[in-house]
Amino acid sequence: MTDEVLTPSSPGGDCLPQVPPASAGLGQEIAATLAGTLKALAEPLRLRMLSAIAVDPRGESCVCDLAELADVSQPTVSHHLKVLRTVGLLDSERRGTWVWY
Amino acid sequence: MTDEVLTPSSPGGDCLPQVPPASAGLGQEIAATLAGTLKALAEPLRLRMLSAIAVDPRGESCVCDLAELADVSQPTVSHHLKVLRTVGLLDSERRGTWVWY
DNA sequence: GTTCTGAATCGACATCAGTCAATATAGAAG
DNA sequence: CTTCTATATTGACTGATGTCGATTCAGAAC
Repeated sequence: MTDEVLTPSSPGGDCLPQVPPASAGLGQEIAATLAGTLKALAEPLRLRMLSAIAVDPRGESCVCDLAELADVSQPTVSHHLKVLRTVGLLDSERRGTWVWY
Repeated sequence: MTDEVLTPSSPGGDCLPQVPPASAGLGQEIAATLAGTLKALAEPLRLRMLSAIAVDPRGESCVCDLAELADVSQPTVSHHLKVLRTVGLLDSERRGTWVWY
């Protein structure tokens, strides 16, 4: 392999990794956790759902309201809500026939 | 404004969409744009790349440094950096043989 | 010029994620 | 109990995305 062939004579600064890997920003686990939450947010309809719930004067929205944000099927709405629930961004409660988020 | 149709005849409150669609949180376009940026962020390796660049004492990192964050192939590293460049999260500059971000 | 190294692009593959139709479940109403 | 409405789950399909090997491009060194 290349032993001392690191050419320490370059103009703009060489590419010598003087950054200790241990102190380098995010660790793998934290990055994976963060990416999981971001992935749940990285969907237009899910962002609009969260926004709709946030601005709802009742402080919550039922599924039938959220379903009107886009013309997708009811199972799709339910799927997106489940994703947001799974990562802990939403909580649901059933009151009678309707489910509120 | 809400009319006077606030349904005083229900246990927990009915599901009548008295929220005007016009004022409902994020619009479709804004949500799509936001989702695009979030999607670029929603990847562990990309998060670690951004973090590594942010904490680099030189204020930037070259591709060869970022490639050491994970044991993926060089084309994969290049691909992830392109994604971050495309959404405007990173800028690149070539100085001699190396490319700095 | 040739050769070497760092980085980007191309092409193909496998996995993942969003969508739907069909079905199942929960509760209210008759 | 039966029926109706609102929501969740299942299964399948399709398009998007991460990954790699092979190739190409850019610049430096010879």
